[in-house]
Amino acid sequence: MTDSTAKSSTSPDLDAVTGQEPTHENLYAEQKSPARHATRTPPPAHEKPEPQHLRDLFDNATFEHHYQPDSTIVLHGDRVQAMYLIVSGTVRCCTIDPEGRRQIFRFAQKGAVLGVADIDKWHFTAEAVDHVILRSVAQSTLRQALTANPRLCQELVTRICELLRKDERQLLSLAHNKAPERLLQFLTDFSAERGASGKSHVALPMCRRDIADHLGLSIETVSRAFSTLKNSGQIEMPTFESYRICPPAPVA
Amino acid sequence: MTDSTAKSSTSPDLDAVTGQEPTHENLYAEQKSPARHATRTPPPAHEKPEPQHLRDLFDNATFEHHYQPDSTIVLHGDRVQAMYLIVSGTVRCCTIDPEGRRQIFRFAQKGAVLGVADIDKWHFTAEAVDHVILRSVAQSTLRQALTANPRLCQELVTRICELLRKDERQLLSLAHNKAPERLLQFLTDFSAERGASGKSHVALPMCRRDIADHLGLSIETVSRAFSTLKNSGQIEMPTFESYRICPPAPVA
DNA sequence: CGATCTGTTGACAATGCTCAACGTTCGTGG
DNA sequence: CCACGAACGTTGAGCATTGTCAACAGATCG
Repeated sequence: MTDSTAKSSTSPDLDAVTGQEPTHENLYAEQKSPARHATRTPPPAHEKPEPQHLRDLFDNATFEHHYQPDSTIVLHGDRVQAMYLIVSGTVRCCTIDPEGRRQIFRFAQKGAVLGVADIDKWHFTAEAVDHVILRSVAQSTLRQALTANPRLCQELVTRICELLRKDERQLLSLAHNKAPERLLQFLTDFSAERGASGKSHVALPMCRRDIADHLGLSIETVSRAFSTLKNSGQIEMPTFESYRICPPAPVA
Repeated sequence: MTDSTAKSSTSPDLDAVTGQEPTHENLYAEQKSPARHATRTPPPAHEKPEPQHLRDLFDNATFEHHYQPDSTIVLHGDRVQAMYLIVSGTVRCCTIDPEGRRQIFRFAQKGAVLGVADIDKWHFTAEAVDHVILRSVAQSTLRQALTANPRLCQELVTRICELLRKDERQLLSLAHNKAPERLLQFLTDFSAERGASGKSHVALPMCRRDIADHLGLSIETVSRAFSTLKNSGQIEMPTFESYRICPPAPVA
């Protein structure tokens, strides 16, 4: 049923980052580290600042993995060998149910981490929507860092909880909202996650099929929902793969 | 809209949990259920074996909280002051969305823990479905135990991940299944969680409204779905508040 | 006994899915 | 260079499922 079965690109996993061990301690420092996601800074192998955030672990990544559109990043059921940071691109996290229907739990974008809630085996399949660049940290490295630093453990919990919140928000949307409302919420969330200013137009990397499988709708209904939102002036679409949310529209 | 706004009973939170004196009372003898195994075994305050599991923390609980049907246990948005173990009864975890519609994320039963994924504030409202008995552990105690014992932290992560899996399973159900299928899956899961043998009949403590708000359906549709399942021989219902899942039914 | 609450069932309308047709874009091959 | 087919998005028509409104039955309670 599902069309996107393309697989290719480098399949990393273990090789990449069997980095050395960042040891111990839980000295408290600053709260929010700046260092968002930079252009790869070669890690100085000798100096090892204690990682205070999950993100810091990726600073030791020796290189970046590239994925072509529609290629598989991790496969549902496979052993977890690493955790991934999305440097750029969009990833869809999905499963196929017994009847062959696909459910996309979420689209993960730049800055998101794959594998925070996957203990032993991946509980979803991750595929590249567009061109995706990842950095990875070996599972063993991660475990060491976690036991050494309770703060990291806490951040992990926080991140998983955020996933939970998102899922429950999605649950609410599926349970109560009509197609156009679901779509609008999705578009709003998507642009928010991407840090869009609301001024400029946001690119929609995924196809209608992907959106449909995310919102639990058919592609036709998604298409109609787009039309509804456009006609009612809630969104603006220069092309079918870019959009902008229009201000709340002063209703009566 | 939502009718179940009843709030009453002992609302513990700070006082109770902080270990000292249970100020207000929780006597309140019989309501429905004759307190399954509510007899508290007095914890030997002096000896404290290192807790290896989250459950162990509750062994030190000095008493048990009782809740009448439809009473509020914790309120969405309130500060988290404790974590709760369900000793008996069924709890519904829900939120009310801006439009006033209620979504029940899950029904928690005996052995479940409330508050594993709520860091600072409760992100849902918990209400007693039937007579509920809880044990609690103060947030501060929990934090101490967590920092002292990485195993506990890991168990916490595992439990949150289980929640995530359940939510995603629910997501899948809402996105792809028709009413009767959703209901059947719910009934199956519910009896499984309760450890039902499959032989005997399972009591349905919650009303149709609750089930509807859990499955994202109207009460009428839930009622019709029950009829469908009964007529097709997939379930058996001696009364409208007890059921039994019938074997897979040998199809062609 | 009447009032109320819950669950069930029916009739009708609204929403969304399926099937189908059509336009556009893109890549391939004549 | 153009024709063709494939893939994708859009739109329409008919049908299935579900929500809404309404009536009714049984249980509980005063």
